[in-house]
Amino acid sequence: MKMSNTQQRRVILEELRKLDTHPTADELYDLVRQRLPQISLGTVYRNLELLSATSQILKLQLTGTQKRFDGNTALHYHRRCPCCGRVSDLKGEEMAEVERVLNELLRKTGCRSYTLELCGVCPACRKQQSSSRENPENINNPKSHQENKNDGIERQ
Amino acid sequence: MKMSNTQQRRVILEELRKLDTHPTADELYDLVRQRLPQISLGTVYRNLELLSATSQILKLQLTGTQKRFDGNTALHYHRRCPCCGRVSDLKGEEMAEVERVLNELLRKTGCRSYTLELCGVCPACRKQQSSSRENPENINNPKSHQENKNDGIERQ
DNA sequence: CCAAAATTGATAATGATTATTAATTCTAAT
DNA sequence: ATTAGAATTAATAATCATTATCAATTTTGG
Ligand SMILES: [Mn+2]
Ligand SMILES: [Mn+2]
Ligand SMILES: [Zn+2]
Ligand SMILES: [Zn+2]
Repeated sequence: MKMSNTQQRRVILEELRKLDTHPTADELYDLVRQRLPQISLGTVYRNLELLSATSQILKLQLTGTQKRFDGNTALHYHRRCPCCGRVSDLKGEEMAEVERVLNELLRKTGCRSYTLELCGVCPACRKQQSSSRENPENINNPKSHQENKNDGIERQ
Repeated sequence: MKMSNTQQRRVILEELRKLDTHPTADELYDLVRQRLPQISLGTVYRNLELLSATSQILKLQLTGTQKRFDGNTALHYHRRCPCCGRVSDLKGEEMAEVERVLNELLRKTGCRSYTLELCGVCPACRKQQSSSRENPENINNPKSHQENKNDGIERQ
C-alpha cells in the first residue's frame, strides 16, 4: 500500500494549496478540471480522503452538508461569515486568543479536544458593511452582499 | 399555515423529551414506532423540522453525518465521548465555564456566535475507565468499552 | 356537520459520498 | 530500458441521509 505519485494527486494537492477558501470536493473538482479535463469527481474524493488520512491536508466537518478541505495543515481555527457564507481562517491575535481561552476550557472541563466554528463577519464583508450602513440583524437573511457565496446553511 | 395538533407530532415531541441522548431521526423513529407502528420516517423528519423551526426542539449539527435532535431547548453545550460515541450535555460548573470563556472569546474576536463540540470522556465511561486501567491513548481507536455506541465518526 | 387547511403514509427524487471494476499508470527490481 | 506487480484511474453504480410529491385522511374553526 505504498502511495504512488500520480499527476492527478499532485494537481489536486497543488490547487488546494493555492486556496485559502476551504473548498468542497466539487468546487475543487471544477478547478482541477481546468488542468486535467478528464479527471473524475470520484478521483478527487478518493485523493482528498487519502491526503487527509496521511495528514497532508485537513478535512473540515463544519456545519452544513458538505465536507470542506484545507491545504493548510497548521493548527488554526475557522470563522463562517453570516453575510457571505465564506469560511475564513482566524489570524494572528484572534488565533492566539482562541488557543488561550479554549485551552483554559479544556483544562477546566477535563475534555481532550474541541471543534469550534465561530460565526462572525469576515474582513471582506466588514469593509462593505461599514460603508453601506446595512441592517446588522439580517444574520438569518443573507444574500445581501455582492459576491454572495452563501450556501443554504442553517445555523443552530 | 396554522400548526395543527396531531397525534404523530405529539408522540414525537413526547418521546424526544424523555431522552437526553440526542437521537438521530431514525433512532427516534424506532422509539416512536413502538407507540405508533404505522408512522413513516418521512413524518418524523417533517415534524422534527417543523418543531425545530418553531423552537420547540433543537436541531444539532454535530460532527458526523446525521443530524441530531434535542428536546431540551435551554442554552447548553455538548460533549462527544471518544470511547462510546455518545453525545452528552455539559452540566453545572462545566456549562458555566463554557459560557464564561466563550463569551470572552466572542468579545475579543468580535464574532457573533459559535458552534462548539467538546470531545471528552463522558461520566459513564469515566467510571469504567478508572477501574479497568485502559490505554488512555486509544482516542482514535474506539470500540473498547462494553456498550459501545460509537458510529463511524472521524474527528478533525 | 362541513368545507378548507393541514397533515399523513407511501414512495420517488435528490445530493453528497463511497464502492466496484476493467483498463491504465507507476514503481522498483532486474 | 523492460517488466511484473502494485497502485490508481475513469466511468459508473450503489448507498445513505434527507427532502419532495401527492392522493387520502385528519384536524380545525365556524
Ligand atoms: Mn483554514
Ligand atoms: Mn443537549
Ligand atoms: Zn463575509
Ligand atoms: Zn462514553
